[in-house]
Amino acid sequence: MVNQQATLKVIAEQLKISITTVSKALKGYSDVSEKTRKAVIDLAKELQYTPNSFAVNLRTKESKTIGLIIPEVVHHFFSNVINGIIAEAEKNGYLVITLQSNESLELEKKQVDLLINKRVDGIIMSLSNQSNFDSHIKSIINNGIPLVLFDKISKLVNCSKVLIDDQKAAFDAVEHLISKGCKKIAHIRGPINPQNAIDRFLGYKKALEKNNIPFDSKLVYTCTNVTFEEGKQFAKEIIEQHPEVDGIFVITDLVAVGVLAYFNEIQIKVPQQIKIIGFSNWFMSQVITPKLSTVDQPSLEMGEQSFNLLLEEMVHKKNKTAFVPRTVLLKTSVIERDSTQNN
Amino acid sequence: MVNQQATLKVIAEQLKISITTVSKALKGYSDVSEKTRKAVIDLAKELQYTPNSFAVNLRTKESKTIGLIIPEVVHHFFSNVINGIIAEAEKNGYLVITLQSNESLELEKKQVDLLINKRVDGIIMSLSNQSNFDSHIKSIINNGIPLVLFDKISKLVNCSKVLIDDQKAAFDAVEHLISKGCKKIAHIRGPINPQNAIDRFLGYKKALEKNNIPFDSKLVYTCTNVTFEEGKQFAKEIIEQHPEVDGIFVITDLVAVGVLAYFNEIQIKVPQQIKIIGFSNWFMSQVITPKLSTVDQPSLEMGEQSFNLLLEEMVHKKNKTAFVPRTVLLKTSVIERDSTQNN
DNA sequence: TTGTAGGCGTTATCAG
DNA sequence: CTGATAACGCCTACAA
Repeated sequence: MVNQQATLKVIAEQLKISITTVSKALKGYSDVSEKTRKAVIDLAKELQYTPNSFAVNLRTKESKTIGLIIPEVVHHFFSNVINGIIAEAEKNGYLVITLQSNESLELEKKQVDLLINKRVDGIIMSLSNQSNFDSHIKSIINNGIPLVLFDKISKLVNCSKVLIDDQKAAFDAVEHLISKGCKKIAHIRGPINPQNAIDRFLGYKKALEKNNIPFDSKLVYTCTNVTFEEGKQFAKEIIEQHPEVDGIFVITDLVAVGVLAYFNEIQIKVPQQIKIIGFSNWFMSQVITPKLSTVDQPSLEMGEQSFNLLLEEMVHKKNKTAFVPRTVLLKTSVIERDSTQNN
Repeated sequence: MVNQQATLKVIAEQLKISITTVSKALKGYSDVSEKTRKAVIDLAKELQYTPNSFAVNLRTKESKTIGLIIPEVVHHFFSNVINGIIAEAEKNGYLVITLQSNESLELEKKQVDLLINKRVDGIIMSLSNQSNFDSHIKSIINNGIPLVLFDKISKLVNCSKVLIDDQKAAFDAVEHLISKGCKKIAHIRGPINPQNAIDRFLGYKKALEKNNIPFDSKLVYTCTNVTFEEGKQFAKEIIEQHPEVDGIFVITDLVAVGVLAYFNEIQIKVPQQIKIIGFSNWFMSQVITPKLSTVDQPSLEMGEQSFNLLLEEMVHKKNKTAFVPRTVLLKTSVIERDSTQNN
């Protein structure tokens, strides 16, 4: 194993020609005689020559590598996004370094530094819940590194973004319940702070308004941890405090599954007695009984689009042409399953 | 933005000293006067100097980057492993490039080439179902690149490995059913080829033998796609063909969830009429009704150990000391939940 | 058509 | 204590 690594030099020496000529021959320059070209290419193949990427990086000041920072890998949504990014990057000759912030601002800053020092050609991020327009994001931009934010973004950062319209998505979900005959709809919402929890709540409210259903703040339950257990707990409270509720719009599928579990336990029939719709289209939603209606977020596509936006910016940077950041809004869709069927 | 990038040269020129001295000062060499050291360090800080990693890579022939190839990112088990690897790598100053084989040998080969050309310092892989000791694996080893295989390994490859003892794990799962009173136990197994499906089947058989339960090949059902739907289908067949079966050991949780779904549908009570145990401890298993008993694979730890083994080998390589590949076996444990409770 | 020379930024050796 | 010089491997003006 490990024969001498083939380099331009090695090839040149064996053929007794100059390194320059070897380089030109391999890069298909026209000013190389057919004969030398062939000799070079043959020998290169024989020695399994591949350009040393370290040297190429140094010369071109490009690493053909991008960085990705997300709150956590172990999450159905994020792993789908990663999938989209990796695939799209590879198609375009880029590799992806993935890092996690674990929802910690501190860690996120560290990861940004790592990537800057690594001199990646661009960075894609979904912010931790703690982050806003902090110095670390600024330093990415100040370093002239192309940046794309997706999903959990900050409105304060001037860069490209890939998002869904949470308000509209929630609106659609609630209208779906209404179209199925629900008249008294509760909402289990996410925590106070995150923008998407706020937007989904607003969408819920709007849908009620538009359909002349009075909004009742007592029917809104607020998660703190966004867990399965909270789902069960709120389901209990809803049914005890407001037995007339006939539909629930839940911030995310995991919590909705908790709701279903509780209703299963106490033998309340879904969708006959009460209809449930979740959000995010987790895998388990199609596997649980009854199958959960939900809102699909195009996570794979979000990854692909994020990379493509980044690529565009990277190309502009390379060509030294101006680039104006863009925001891409992706379509969501209501997935109708058993938990919202008509009786 | 983008002032002149700070380099050793820039610092040297500003301080009117040599590049060499700057380098030494920054690297804490002893043969630099306190005064120059301070001047250098101060200016470096002011200019926000960070070494150009491209140049460092070229000089040191190290990238402080490792490659990871797995069948797919969107998979609870693998995303946990990734998590472990990334975290452990970061602690040790390494970054991780992740690639997917999508269970395709063709693609896997391509990914290996990409990583070799990238000159990563080491590679961690879980093989696609199609792979064995193929040329691409050989070429990793021939290139002298440290390699660790985990989970889906090939016995033919001489490298470090991180595994669970599938046979024992399956044995334990089946004994768990037996301890709960099951006398007639079916097995829904994985496809014919993969080693872990074979081992789990053997564990099943052994547990029966040891407990004087006659093995009946008719009670073994073989998945081809390992899906939720197959679980439902086999549940149906089992109950129709062998209504006396009182326990099922299922190759993996996803399929087991399919089994549960079917029994829920036709109102067969789990665990009262029949007990089910899965494998892998997927997240959804604790969230479904009834909660699924299963075998926990320490996926996070598998990632951590994989990296640490790789690190060891990388260190040996750097020091040019011999390294003998090792295999680490990780402990699994039966997680007892509702689906195997006593009546 | 071929080759020389210089540089990307860092590090190591060796001489002053 | 400091610095000149070379080298890592590749690429590209510019000669020859």
